[in-house]
Amino acid sequence: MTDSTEHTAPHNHSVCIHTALTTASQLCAERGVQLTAIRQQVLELIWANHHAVKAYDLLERIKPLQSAAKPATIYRALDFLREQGFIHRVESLNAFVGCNDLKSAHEQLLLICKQCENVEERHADSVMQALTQEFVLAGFTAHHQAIEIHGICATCTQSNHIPQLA
Amino acid sequence: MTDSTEHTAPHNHSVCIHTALTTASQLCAERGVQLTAIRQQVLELIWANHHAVKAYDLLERIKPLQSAAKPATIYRALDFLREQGFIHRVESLNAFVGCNDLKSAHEQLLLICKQCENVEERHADSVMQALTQEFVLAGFTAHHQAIEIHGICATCTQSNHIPQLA
DNA sequence: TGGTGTTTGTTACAATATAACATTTCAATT
DNA sequence: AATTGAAATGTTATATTGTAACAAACACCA
Repeated sequence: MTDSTEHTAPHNHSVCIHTALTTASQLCAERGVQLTAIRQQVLELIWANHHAVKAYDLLERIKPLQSAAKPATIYRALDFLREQGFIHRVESLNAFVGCNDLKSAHEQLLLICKQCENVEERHADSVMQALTQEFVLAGFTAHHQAIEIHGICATCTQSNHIPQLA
Repeated sequence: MTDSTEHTAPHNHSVCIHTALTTASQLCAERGVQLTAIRQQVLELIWANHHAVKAYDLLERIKPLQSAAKPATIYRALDFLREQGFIHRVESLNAFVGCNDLKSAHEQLLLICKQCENVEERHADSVMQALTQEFVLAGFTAHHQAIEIHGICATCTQSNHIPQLA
């Protein structure tokens, strides 16, 4: 499945979750870091769908599993998952989303649908190349970048044009 | 002055402030909206330098001028200035910076220096074209975009390489 | 000059995030 | 098994960022 709407179109999402968790687990083992229960649970909650999730929503959702959970519990897990590259922070939403390309260190471009709220991560090499050019022109050394586009995704655009069933 | 580091290199900043305020004033007149004292003062405070400014810093700084100022005072002014396109919100800093191209509706690319904290706005047509291409590929309709790059600006890179005077 | 929409004042609170220190866990050694 | 040292978590408190809701003041125009 490599079409242009792979993560916004209907799909078997349990595959997404499973892939994210097993890959994260492998990478942690390789790196000698611990994917503890809390960290794994937070990652799983983030992957519950393709929305960006707020920290305090995660806190509420993890409480049945971790009754002692406090804000620091969540933010620490989020820090860890970000350091490992397993999730992205969506700066313009103060929220977090699973990274769907754990193997490569691509800088991400996030397409955020206002309607269904799904966030699609894309790699857009041409955009990144143009950006690199721009950095050279500006004499700027880039360390980290956030590219967040808000709009309407392909799936929502299509469904908006399909007449409602009577 | 149109070199690649026009807003991070030393410059006569009073020109920046004056231009921003007079242009904003003109545009408000044209548009039939009010650039009230509070709004103008907030805009002026934002333009005090090329840093991104936090809302509560603005609040402290405006209090000598507006003793009744409260958070809502600042956020309302910021909302207005954003609607008019006079400032940008820097999503990754929860802060605000003056827009230096009020005439055109270009989407902005913000280069944020970690060292001097200056924010340089650039227009990078090639980046925007590549982005537009990407939207077509993804079937995505973009409404608003935040492109924020953190790193080290040209001026800081240069001064980092110049030996200190004894 | 009266009415209407805009702007501001004011109070309260919601939402997001971090600091600081105590305690526990757990794996790697002795 | 006991030791121990680093990592992870628990816990309390607080800092930071942002809104809601309603009242009062103001500006503009019929």
